[in-house]
Amino acid sequence: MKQKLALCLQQAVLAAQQQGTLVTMPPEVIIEHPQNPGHGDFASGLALKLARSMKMSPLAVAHKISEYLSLPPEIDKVSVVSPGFINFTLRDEWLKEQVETILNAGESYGNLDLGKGSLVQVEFVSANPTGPLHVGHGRGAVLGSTLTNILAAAGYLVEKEYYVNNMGAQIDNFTRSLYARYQQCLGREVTMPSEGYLGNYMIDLAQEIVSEYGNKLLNLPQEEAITKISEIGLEKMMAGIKEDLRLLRVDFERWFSERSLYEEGQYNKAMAILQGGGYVAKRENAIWFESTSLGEDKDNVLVRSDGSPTYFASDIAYHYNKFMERRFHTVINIWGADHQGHIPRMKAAIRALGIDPEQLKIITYQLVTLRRGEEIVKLSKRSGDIISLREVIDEVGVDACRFIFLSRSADSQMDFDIELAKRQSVENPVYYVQYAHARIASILRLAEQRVIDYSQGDVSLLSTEPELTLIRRLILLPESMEDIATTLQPHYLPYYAQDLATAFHSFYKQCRVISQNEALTKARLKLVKASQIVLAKTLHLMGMTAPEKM
RNA sequence: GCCCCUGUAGCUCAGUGGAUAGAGCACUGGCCUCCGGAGCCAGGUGCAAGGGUUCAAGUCCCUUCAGGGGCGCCA
Repeated sequence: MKQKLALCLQQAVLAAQQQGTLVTMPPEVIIEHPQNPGHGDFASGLALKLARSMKMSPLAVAHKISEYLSLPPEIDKVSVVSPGFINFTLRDEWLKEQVETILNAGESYGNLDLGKGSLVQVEFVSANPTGPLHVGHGRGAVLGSTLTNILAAAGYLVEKEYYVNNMGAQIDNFTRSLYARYQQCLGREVTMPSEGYLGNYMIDLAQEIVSEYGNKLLNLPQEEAITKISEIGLEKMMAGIKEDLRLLRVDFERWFSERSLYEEGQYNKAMAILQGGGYVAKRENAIWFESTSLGEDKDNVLVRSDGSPTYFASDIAYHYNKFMERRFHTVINIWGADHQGHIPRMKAAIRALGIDPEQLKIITYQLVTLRRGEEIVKLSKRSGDIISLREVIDEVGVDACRFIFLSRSADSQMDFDIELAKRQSVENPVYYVQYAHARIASILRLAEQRVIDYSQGDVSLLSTEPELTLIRRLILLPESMEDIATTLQPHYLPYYAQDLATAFHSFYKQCRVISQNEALTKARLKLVKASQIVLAKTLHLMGMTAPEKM
């Protein structure tokens, strides 16, 4: 609709030009929603922009443009208002028909063809399997899963992936820590590695291994024992992470192993390309990626002086695989703000591989501070004292967790106060929205009990202000989805859900649905059903449940 | 020191260069013969500070202040 109106305005200006009444063209026509409903459904400040170069008053320009406007059938009227806005109001009849449109579309209402089937990979969470997930990972998980829901509904072929970092210094550290704990469990006096993982979960993990394997691993040669224990530990850690994510309703098409990049040759191939491009140099016994030649402020190590590749080298190989082997058109990585410094060198590496850096989109989200009232809970895995994501989910509930994570923009830091989240469980926006859905379900149940067949309901009877306001809200869903798919910022969705719920509650209060008036009852039941479809869709996009009863 | 993010109502946060800056929580009043009162309606205070660009700035640019993150042969 916005595009349609923008086009109309453009054509009007063009027509005016041909008649010689207007001369310049604006760079682009922006259509917005006026905040004041009295100003109609859409508005454009086009005339204000043109006025200066026209040497005319904005109002005069607006009037001139409106003279040449040929309106689409959806629009009822156009008005020109001081200081020069052109406002459009939707036709009531068209609005009412949208109820039928929604009913016919059902769950697919709002789906778009923006992506035209292009392949998009979204990689998120990807936490090291060296400890349980914490709330920060939860934020990334919810962000990623919601975004992928929307991209899929917007016509992209989306693949969700978790990158498993199963090698490198932190994994060695994890392994040594676990081996030490394992030996301690069996009564040996060994000390933990200096920078080791000190959390209690490591002791639990060691005990679990003891109960399954006894002291069998103790009798192996140390190197063999460490390899074995690493394998067992990582597998158990990953199983826990998968379970946490499942509870949060986050799933992945693929769990991609970092190690496989070395076993299956992507690492060698990617390095060969960098070498061929002349981006690689050996210095101080290490191998460097010369990102400075691509405008970076410093070079980065690919292979350490001890011969082991860095995380950065792995990541280059990984992206080689994503783009060159798996042919994703767009790759979206969702990272915590602590990885922000990794972005420029990754972009540089992508360019060195011969890929357009625009195809790699990186979303960073600011870190989460977990607190319980006034008390701040630190999230460091290594120091040990953490509250896991699972504990938070158990305490607060999945729906509330998801909603809270979603309703802040990724750019802003967030305090997650467990006490507050729980307290709000009774009276907060999460339940406000779900309550609207339960209420709708209840009305529809009653209609069913009374055997009211509203399939022939006449939507043209929906004419009061609350009904039309509700419809206006309903039809904003596709536009919201488009905005989110374009900006990759899903935090608008919970706000939309609240506005929709408000419009419904208000309608419910003012308009009796099931009444003596049979025709009106059927028409309103159609509207109620359409509201259910849109509300449920919104909740499902957010990964939340749409309860029939509460 | 350099780079990134943030600063909006008492609190938690929205706000695509446009018209009177919004929502939830908290606080105060109303509203249940009838479909779910976990609801509806009403009530007020605010864009960190200072410059600039623009017909128009919470939004763009610069400076200062404050908070968070980064600047590893960690990931």
